[in-house]
Amino acid sequence: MKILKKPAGTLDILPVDAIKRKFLEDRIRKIFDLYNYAEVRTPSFEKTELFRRGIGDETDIVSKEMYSFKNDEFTLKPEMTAPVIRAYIENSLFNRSGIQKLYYIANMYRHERPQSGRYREFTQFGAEAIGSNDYSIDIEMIALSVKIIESLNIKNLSTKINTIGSPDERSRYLSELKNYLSKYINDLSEISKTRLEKNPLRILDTKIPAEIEILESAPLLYDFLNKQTKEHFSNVLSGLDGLDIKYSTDYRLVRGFDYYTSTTFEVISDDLGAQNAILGGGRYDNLVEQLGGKPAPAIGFACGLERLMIILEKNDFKYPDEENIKVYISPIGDKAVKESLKLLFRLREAGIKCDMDFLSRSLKAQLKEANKFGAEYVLIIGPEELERDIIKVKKMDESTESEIKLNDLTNKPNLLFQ
RNA sequence: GCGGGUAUAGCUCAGUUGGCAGAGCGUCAGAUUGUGGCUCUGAAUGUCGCGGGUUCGAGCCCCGCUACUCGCCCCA
Repeated sequence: MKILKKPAGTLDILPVDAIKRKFLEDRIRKIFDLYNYAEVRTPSFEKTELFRRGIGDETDIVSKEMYSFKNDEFTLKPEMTAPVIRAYIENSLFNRSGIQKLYYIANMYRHERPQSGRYREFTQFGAEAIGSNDYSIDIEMIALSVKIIESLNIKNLSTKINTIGSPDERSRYLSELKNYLSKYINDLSEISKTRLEKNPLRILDTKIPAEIEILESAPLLYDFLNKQTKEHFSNVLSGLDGLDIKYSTDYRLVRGFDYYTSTTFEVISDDLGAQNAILGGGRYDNLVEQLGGKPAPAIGFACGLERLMIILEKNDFKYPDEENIKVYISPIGDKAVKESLKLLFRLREAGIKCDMDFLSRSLKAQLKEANKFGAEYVLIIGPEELERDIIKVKKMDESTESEIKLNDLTNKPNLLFQ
């Protein structure tokens, strides 16, 4: 019989990795909590329409990467901002406070070709702050995302920041950009040619050297932004300076979702391969309204957990060890097994992490197993011990043995550690 | 959707001009008849990814397929 394998681009998270993820998730939750962000969980799938309207029909994600089913009615979530905003509107969260600060850790699904740092099912953590247009929340959001990564002692990071203005401000610029690029139409790649019609802004982050050269003397989006947008941006930058957050501005930073307005940012790492973006985010002041809610400005970010883990691996990050078992019980013979089970559960009731042999193995094999588990004590129960109503207690690190009365231990399990 | 690379034991990988299928790690057993780690000795485990072709003979050469992987596009 042929064995079945997991779908391409998915991961089996075995104990050795699950421990690492648990550590990271705990660390991340702690920081979100410290910043007074509250957790939100949404369904694994949503109406397809939500992503069409939220992310944009022309984006790569919506046009070709979604896992959709039931006649395209539903889609596994490819990103979290649209669902969070949907939940915000649907549950009238705006009635609770002027600003909602929410965070999530959840799995996302995108049907792309898998490669290093890119999976079809992957984990993102991120935050959304909904309701404020103030530059101060931009600063908190960017600082928060940077601080989470910094808390893991990651080096070789760079934070890039840009502002892309509102759709109104952009439209004037886009026609100028189109005019300019049209002159070079024959030097543009096929992709850029189509983008020129559908989404000219995306041409800005091309990686083709020849196109970058053409863009050198292209009109600058920044010059088309109105005074408030520029002021907002400079306030964000000086606020980050005040918090000693290192960044560089990058006018070519435009992000792949249609909903972004004003501030955008991204953190990249040299330790990732081709997928060098570990974290991305920005302001999306029109999305709430676009999804049918009472207009509310918002800003958020998302970070890839798997990419974070790749970086940590490259940095030889030392994850804390898991807690070893305290006690391992070694029964010899049938009668001893029953006695051992009773004792095992008694110890657990007392909150002592413990295990026993379930394979009727030789004492030698059992001690080997206990050693592997890092057990502090091994309790040996065999015919001789049962005869005398005692248990042999072996302290592993000292290789010393003592005896203890079975009754005493049952009454006071913590006697072991005194 | 488009390119490159790889596929041999549970894991990491050797395998020469085509000539008996290998190592390290891990597992198990023994040295120690009821005592772990360290050491020594021994053992088990293979559809050499799948299908075809060439050949006296294929893990090795040729063709096709599949899977995995890296990259392009895009993104976390």
